Order: sequence, then C-alpha cells, then structure tokens
Amino acid sequence: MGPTGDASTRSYHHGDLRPALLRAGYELAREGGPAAVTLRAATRRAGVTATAAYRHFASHDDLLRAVGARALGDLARSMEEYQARVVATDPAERAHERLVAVGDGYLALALDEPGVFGTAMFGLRTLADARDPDSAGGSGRTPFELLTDAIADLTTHGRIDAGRTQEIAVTCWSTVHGFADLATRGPFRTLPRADRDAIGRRLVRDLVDGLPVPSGGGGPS
Amino acid sequence: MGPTGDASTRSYHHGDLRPALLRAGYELAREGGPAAVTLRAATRRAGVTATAAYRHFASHDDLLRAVGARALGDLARSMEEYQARVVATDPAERAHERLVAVGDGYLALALDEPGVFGTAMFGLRTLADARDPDSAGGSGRTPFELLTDAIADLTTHGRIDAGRTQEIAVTCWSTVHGFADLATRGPFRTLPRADRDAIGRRLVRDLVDGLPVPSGGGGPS
DNA sequence: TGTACATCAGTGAACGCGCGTTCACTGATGTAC
DNA sequence: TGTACATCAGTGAACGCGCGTTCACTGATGTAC
Repeated sequence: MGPTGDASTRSYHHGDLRPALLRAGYELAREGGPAAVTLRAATRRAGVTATAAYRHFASHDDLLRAVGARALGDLARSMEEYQARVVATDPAERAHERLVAVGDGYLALALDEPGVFGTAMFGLRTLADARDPDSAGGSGRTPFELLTDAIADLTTHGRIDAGRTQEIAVTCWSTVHGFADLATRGPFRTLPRADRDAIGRRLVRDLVDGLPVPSGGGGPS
Repeated sequence: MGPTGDASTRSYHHGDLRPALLRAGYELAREGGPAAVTLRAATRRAGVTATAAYRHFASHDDLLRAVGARALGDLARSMEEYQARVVATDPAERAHERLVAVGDGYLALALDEPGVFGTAMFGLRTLADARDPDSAGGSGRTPFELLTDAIADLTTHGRIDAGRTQEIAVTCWSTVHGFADLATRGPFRTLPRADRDAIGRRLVRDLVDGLPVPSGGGGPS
C-alpha cells in the first residue's frame, strides 16, 4: 500500500476526514451527550488540527446537526431491530406488535445510549428534518416515518381510528419521548435500569392498547 | 433609611445576596435556558464580584439546582392557576377537569417560558426532589404532588382504576412532558404557537379521557 | 513516461471569549463589655 | 453611651481551561501537456 492507502501512515492529507470527524463526533456524543460534541474535541480525536474541520463543516453547529442525523439513524435501526423480532402472523396482531416495537426500539436506544439519544434531537430541529434520508435506518426510513408507517398499518387493519392517525402519531411520539427524557436526563434517571425497562415496556403496551378504536373491538386478546 | 436599607446605595455588603443571585439566575434561565445560568453571569447581574457567590452557593451546580427548584415552583403555580379556573361542581367532572388543568398548566408554562421550563429539570435530578418544598407553588405542593393528588382525586370518584395510580402518573407525566420537550426544544418548536397550543390541548384531553376505567363508564359526558 | 502547475486539504499560530474556582485581602456589621 | 474586637460578606487578582473561528501558509494530489 502506498503512502495514501494506509490510514495509520501519517500523511499530510487525511483523505477521509469528513466521515472520520463524523465518527469522532458520534463517539463524543455517546460518551458525553451533545455538549461533548465540540469541533476541537472531534478534530483532536481524528488526529487533525482544529481548523481542518472547516474544510468539511461550515461551523460547529453544522457538525452537531450531522452527528444528530446519525443519532437519528441509530434510533431508526433500533426500531427496525425490534420490528424484525415480531413473529405474529395475524395481520392485525402483527401491526399491533410492530407499533409496540417502534416504542420499544426508541426506549431501548435511549436507555442503552443516552448520550446518542440526547444528541438525536439536534438532528431534528424542524419537522422537515424528520424525513431527512441521513437519519434513516437500514430500511431507508427515518424514526418518524417508521412511526407513521406502523400507525398507518394498524389503521388499515381497523384497529385504530383512521381519521386520527396524525394525532395518534403525536401522542405516541410524545409519550415515548417523554419517558425516554425522564428516564435519561430526568428524575427517573437514578432508577435501576431494570425498573426503567419494566416501566417503559408497560408504558408502550398501555399506550398502544389504549389507542382510540373506530367502533367496537379493543386491544389484543 | 440608613446606609444599609437602600438597595441602590452601593455598600460593601449587599445584604441580600442569596435571593438576588437566585433571581438573577432565574432571569438568565428565562432568557437563555439552563446553559445561560452561570455563576459569573449571575453575579455580574447582581452587581457583585464573581467570587461573592461562594458565600451563598457551594458551586455552580448548587446555584443551578436552586434555580431549577424555583422553576419547578413556576410549573406548580401555573398548574394551580389552571386548576383555580375549573368551574365544574359535579365531583367526578370536577376531578376530571382538575387533572386536565394539571396538563394544561404544565404545557402553558413550557410554551410561555421555555427557558424556565428547560431549567426545571435541573431542580429534579432525582425522584426525591419531586417533593422538595422549594419547588412548591402557592398551595405548598410541587408539580409532581399536584399530579398525583389530581389522579388520586379522580380515583376516589371512580373514574379511573384505583390500582394503577402510580402507572397512570408516569404515563401522564411522560406524555405531557414529552410534548412539552418536542414543542420547546424539538421538531415542533418551529410550529406557530397557536398550533402548538391546539395540539397540546387536544393531547391533554385525549390523555385524560383515555385513562383506564375500573369497569364500565368512560370519559366525561 | 515525464514534467509544470493548479488545486485544495491540511497546518500552526493567534484572536478573544467566558467559564469555575482559589486565594489572601478588606471593610462593614454587630456584639461584649 | 462608647469603645474594642470578632465575625464574615464582599473584593480583586489570578489560575488554567476549552471553546469557535480567522488567517496566511504549505505540502500533497492529480491533471494537462
């Protein structure tokens, strides 16, 4: 390998700095939350001068947003993992479980990686960002899209009121996000992990079970 | 008035510095959120040297916690204001509306004073703080106590399942807090205030209406 | 295949900033006699 | 009522830190001929 190819070889040009800074920023977020994502720390970690960052990011805020988008991708991936584990075959039951998986996956990432979770909001400063492909998981869908997809699915199976999917999305998002925040930065933070998991699981199931039904028929048998 | 009494008189001893710093910190929080609450800014605003703060607060964190406790008091007061406006006389209906008022008051403060709201969590680092009298409103009750009181009240009137008040408190808190966070720091932040208000009002009502009932009987007529 | 040169990704020094915290001090207050 | 003195709330200089951002630069890359 020439002087360019080997990453460990110290060459004047890094060659792959933008992804390296993104990765460094992501690790900083994981270790210390959004406040730890600084330009200087990221460049330091990438083995490069502080000013080199400006070749790839317009500002500190630009880096933080990019790291936030990546964090949202983690959130999406965690949701997808939980959805992949759903085994139910009955379409209605399956749709129900897949919405539960959205909530479980959200909480799992928040509790496993609170620093990453806390940074995700910086990738989502506006509702338009909720559809940014940079924030997608393996399926190419963002967390918000996975949520609305799952709700739409449950709607087509008649388990929830089709006229209110928008409102339901806001409620689900608020509840799960709120618990994640309380359990991560807030007063539940000090509870044992097992307790937070148990409360979260219960919360998500109650939430989905309690969604407004069109006419009769309620939660899962 | 002697050399001590007049606050505008520049005397060596401030005489009332702790409350003055608390007030300064609170104003900083209001203007710039928790990150703006620094020891130096607070002392500057109080017209005093930075080091003077150490006579009254052990550290920066100590000040931030105290400001956070005060912010929680604002939250409690906002809830109480909404509760005071409840006119229903039927006990069950009244209990229902008083729980709605808890949510409305929480959201009102969050949207009116996002900086204060964002600082409140620093007064509530642990569940034990949820009962700290420093965080109480006019009635002497903290936000968390107002919530659990309202739920207990609704329970005694048979509108919700008495065996699950704890879980219900967590759900209510999560949902309302989550929306407050999304509408304040998150993606809903950029929505017009009127929209956020409308969504919040709908969210709170759906939440309270959807609470698990003991046997039959549902939401308000 | 070999050379001249434009491009541009990185360097390194410097800027000004604000932060939390320490230290030895000073001057006002209020109490004991 | 007046004086000596202990207390302690504030001062001011200094510490070391890390931050974002600017600037003129330098050296590697890769393209045109």
